[in-house]
Amino acid sequence: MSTILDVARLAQVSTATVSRVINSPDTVREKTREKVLRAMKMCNYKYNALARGFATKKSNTIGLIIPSINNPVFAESTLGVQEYAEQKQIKVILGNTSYKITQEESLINALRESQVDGLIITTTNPKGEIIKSLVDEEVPFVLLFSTVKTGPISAVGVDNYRGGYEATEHLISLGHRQIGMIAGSFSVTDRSYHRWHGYRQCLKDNGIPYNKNLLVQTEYSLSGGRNSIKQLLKQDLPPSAVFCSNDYIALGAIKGARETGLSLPEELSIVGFDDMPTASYMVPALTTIRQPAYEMGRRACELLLQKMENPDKPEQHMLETKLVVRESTAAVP
Amino acid sequence: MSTILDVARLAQVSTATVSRVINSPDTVREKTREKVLRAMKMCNYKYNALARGFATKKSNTIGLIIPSINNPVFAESTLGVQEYAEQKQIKVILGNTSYKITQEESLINALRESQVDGLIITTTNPKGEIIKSLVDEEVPFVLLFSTVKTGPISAVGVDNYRGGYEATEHLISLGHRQIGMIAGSFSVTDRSYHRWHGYRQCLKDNGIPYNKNLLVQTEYSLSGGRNSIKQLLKQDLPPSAVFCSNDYIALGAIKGARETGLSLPEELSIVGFDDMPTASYMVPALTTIRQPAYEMGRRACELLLQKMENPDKPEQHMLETKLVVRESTAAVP
DNA sequence: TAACAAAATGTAAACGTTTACATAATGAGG
DNA sequence: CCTCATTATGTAAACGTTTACATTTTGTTA
Repeated sequence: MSTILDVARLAQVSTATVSRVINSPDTVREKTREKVLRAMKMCNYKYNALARGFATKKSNTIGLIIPSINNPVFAESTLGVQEYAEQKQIKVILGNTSYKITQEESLINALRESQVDGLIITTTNPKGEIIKSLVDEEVPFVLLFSTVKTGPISAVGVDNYRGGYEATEHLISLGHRQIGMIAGSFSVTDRSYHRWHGYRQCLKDNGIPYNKNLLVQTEYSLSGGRNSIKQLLKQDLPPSAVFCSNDYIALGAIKGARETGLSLPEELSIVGFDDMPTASYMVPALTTIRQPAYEMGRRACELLLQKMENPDKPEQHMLETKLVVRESTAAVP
Repeated sequence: MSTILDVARLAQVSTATVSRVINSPDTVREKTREKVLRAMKMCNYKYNALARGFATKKSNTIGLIIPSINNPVFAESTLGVQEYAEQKQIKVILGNTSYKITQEESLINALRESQVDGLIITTTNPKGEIIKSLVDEEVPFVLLFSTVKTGPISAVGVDNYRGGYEATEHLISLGHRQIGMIAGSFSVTDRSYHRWHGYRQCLKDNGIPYNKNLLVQTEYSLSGGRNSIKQLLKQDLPPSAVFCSNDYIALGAIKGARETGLSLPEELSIVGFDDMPTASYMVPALTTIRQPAYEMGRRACELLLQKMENPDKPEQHMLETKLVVRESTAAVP
């Protein structure tokens, strides 16, 4: 493979000049520039970004850490960061934690060794040691799907409390009083916890006593939802509506409920969270709380680049959540 | 940030020794090793993988190019390559083409500049110039979701022809004779084309004349399926069953059919392709042709590493496709 | 055409590792 | 305790760029 030096020799200029035609073409005279360009063609020169990264101490690469690429909402946000990054000529290395904190840590370390210029993390624990050490060591990073609304770290997210509140409010407005919730495990991520808080507060604000038997924590998966709804439904006083922490859980719950013989939404209302692409194609079409995942990814990337330029000035962007009412919720029978 | 040199000075050894304790600890005496390790701790040494990559001409990074991270089947395969790569301490840079060939090309170039050690590409056109140039220039790569079954390039895929055949056969066995197909545009990817071939051959083998009005090409999306089914259904002799090129299209088709008043599967049978995670949770649960996406990703990565070691010996792995019958297909009325 | 400012180009060091080769230390056998 | 094979360590060049600074070239003005 030929190097800048080969090109330089061929064009009879210095390596500096070649470097210049690559990086700031307008600082070199047209005639020489063309000569160099021709030489590059001639020896089939291929730029070595690794060497550049080494010389400049910038890899033009960022790391993106998500819990599960299989979840459509994370996939969507991944696309958002990707497309923004690409437009800025930045590569993104993807890491999948499977909701495991140890995995998150080792990914972060590996990415830092790789000299990524920054990190976008949808963390499982924003208050953990790992995040703390990142701020201590001044690694540029931004939290995605974050729950932090203030403080020294950059973040983009959505008001999960508010989302939980809206979902519950919708159910209450339909006349429901026995309202259950299937949440992602609180020990795994605090997003679910905040949604639950909103749910609980809304109940309270509407004079409905909180019943802890109507909450079940599970994993963020189809089968998690399916199993949990069954658990909920076999109680003496089963819920007439349930708010699910994400759409996968909701989809599982719908399946599970149907399997126990219920017809939806007449006998049971379900509301999800996320608004994944297929939500409106399901049967019944899913009522859910929309998160602008693509936009969030995009913003996170934007914020990160900004932060890389200017390490101070942390910003939190809290995007709007939106209740989208479809067919999986109905008035209480 | 401290370097190997700092560590070396602190430990009073040479940089070579420090490098050795990092890369082949068993070649350095226990006593010195400990001394070096201590020094590393002391100055909070962080390994610079970029510099290593530069020195060794290996970045320990591979590129993964897919059409759409939003498609669950590609997400699943992405996880497969990721998890395998991680286990081998290899980072993966993700690129999304949105089914655009120009995008594919520019991603490949960008990744090569970044000195990735290899490429996994789920290409839109395996016979194109881009792929050819990769073999000419001896870039290690493997095609994923590939249709090539033989020749000098490594690939992992599934027999799309066979899949199409199986899907159609299933429909025929249920008594259907008016069988339509909603395919991804043939000009966009040849996978769809092969599936169509299987469909067509199966028709022929069963003495059913091919009717080109029953084929519609569309994009690989929910709305593509939804629009296409309507087009198909408004014909004089509408199909009683349709085979869809992927599950998203199938899901869209189901929605579209329902909107025109049909009840499924009684009045219309649908079979998809992929078996995405939610397929069994849909209503009706989707009959589809399963592709082992995770396994395919894993294999592709395995093959790539193998190819990086030993550039000759291309291999094609064609995994088994499997018809999974659920509720979206039924006997013809 | 001389003088000079501005623009273009060149020189060489630096970035943090690895590694072939040279040298030094160790320890076993006599 | 000497020799020698073995093992451990050190030396220094190399990897392909970028960039501060020095030098040369160009073009303008008087």
